Amino acid sequence: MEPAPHILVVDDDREIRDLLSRFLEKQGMRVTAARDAREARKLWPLGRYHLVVLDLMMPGEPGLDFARWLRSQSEVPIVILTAMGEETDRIVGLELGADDYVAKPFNPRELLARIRAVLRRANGEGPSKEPPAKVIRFAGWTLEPARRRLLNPDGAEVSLTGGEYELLQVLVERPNRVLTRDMLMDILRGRQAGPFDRAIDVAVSRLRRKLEDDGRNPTLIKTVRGGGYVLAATVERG
Amino acid sequence: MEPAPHILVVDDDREIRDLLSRFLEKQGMRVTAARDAREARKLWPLGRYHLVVLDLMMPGEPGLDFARWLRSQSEVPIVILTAMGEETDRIVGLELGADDYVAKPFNPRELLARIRAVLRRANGEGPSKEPPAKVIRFAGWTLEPARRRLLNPDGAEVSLTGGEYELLQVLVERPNRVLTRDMLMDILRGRQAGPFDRAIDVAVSRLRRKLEDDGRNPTLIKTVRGGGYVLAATVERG
DNA sequence: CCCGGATTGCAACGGAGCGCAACAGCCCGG
DNA sequence: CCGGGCTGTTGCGCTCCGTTGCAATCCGGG
Repeated sequence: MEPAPHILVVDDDREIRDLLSRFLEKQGMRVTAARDAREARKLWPLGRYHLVVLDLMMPGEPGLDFARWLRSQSEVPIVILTAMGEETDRIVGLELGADDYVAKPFNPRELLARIRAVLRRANGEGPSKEPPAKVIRFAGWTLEPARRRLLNPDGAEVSLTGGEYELLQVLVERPNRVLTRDMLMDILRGRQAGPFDRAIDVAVSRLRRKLEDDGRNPTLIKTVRGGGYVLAATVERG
Repeated sequence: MEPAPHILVVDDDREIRDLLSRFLEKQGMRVTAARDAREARKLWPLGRYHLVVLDLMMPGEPGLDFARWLRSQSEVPIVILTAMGEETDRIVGLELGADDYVAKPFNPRELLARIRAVLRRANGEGPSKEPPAKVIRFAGWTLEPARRRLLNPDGAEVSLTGGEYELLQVLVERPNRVLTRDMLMDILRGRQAGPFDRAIDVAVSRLRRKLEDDGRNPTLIKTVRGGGYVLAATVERG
């Protein structure tokens, strides 16, 4: 077993700091929290952190500047928290070498999963050493995880609801695989699908409309009768 | 005939181990069960397993660590069992390269279907590590697995239903080989064909029409009286 | 060559699965 | 408390595909 990873959480929101401290510690990690960039700068030399969770939207010094400073000091992995709808240029913080990003409001479990994934990459253990894709292209469409948005083949933004985005993301992560309603229900809602549950069908239907995919004769999200759904497209990451 | 697949089931729940052993054995598979990762590690070198069914939520060593170890040892396909809402493990599990995923509580028939699908994929790709063909051509027709669609010799898309597509794919993967109704039924529906079962005949009939192949005098999908069906064409992969 | 059972082709039918419009409940910010 | 956006539920129509029935074809025996 490896030593417990030490995480530095930088967020001005006390609730989030507490939540993350409790949650991550329960998962066997050590957590130190800072309320802003100034405090984080002071804490930095005092500990050997394995990873920094950084909220970009903070009073005082912009999180982005702190991230840049951090990068100049060390190779420590950074996971960025962003609020939805923040300015473009802020999220370009990825260019700066952040290792992953999670949109607020976030699911702690998801953040944990991403933290683990980043740590594993950093340790060189994991099979997936590529950084998270900045854009994901399929059948002319472009998904930008950093901004949680979808661009149509003309490059225009198509606004997705949270649920639609998540569904699409799940599909795009496993193209050409049949995903059962059970799997989708579990992944997207964390609950079990009842036998007459049509929630997934309706969600797919709504997503198809945004993707201009005719449900009666779909080309992108195909139906597998009695099985589930498949994204029928080649997905390209970059 | 291929040898009976040997499955290693790793789950701490005795009921599930027993259920799966009985069920999968009735389906003609060999099953070995382990109650935890430690036991599984010991069993691993003693058998040649074709697939591992792994519960991630186990006391002792986390299933995830075992999966990682397994991956470092071999390319054996892994099907993961997870409890509902264990988002973390699921995401990481998929990143690790698990081949499929079934949510608990699961339907044994569904698990069986997934196991078969994974085994088929693993066998199809075989030891030759060639990437799956992007297009498959036969007698002027083109099958595009990535998009799950069929193009006629003029290059126009012919819309197939899910069942038609699956049938065609099976035929194309085994050209010039007689496929019995039993085999087709097993592969396509995961069940056995009754003695008066005409489902396959009708499915072939429907597919022939889409392929413009006259059933009374077929040139593409030939009938072998008392035997089954053959795709009579040279198949070209690229 | 003719007959009859076996086998297959396929049209027609119907149950089950699915698409999706419409409705309703929920959440959240004002 | 209201209003708007989001998502689950419901209902109806359509599609898919298994079943059934009958005609066509095959084939061995007389």
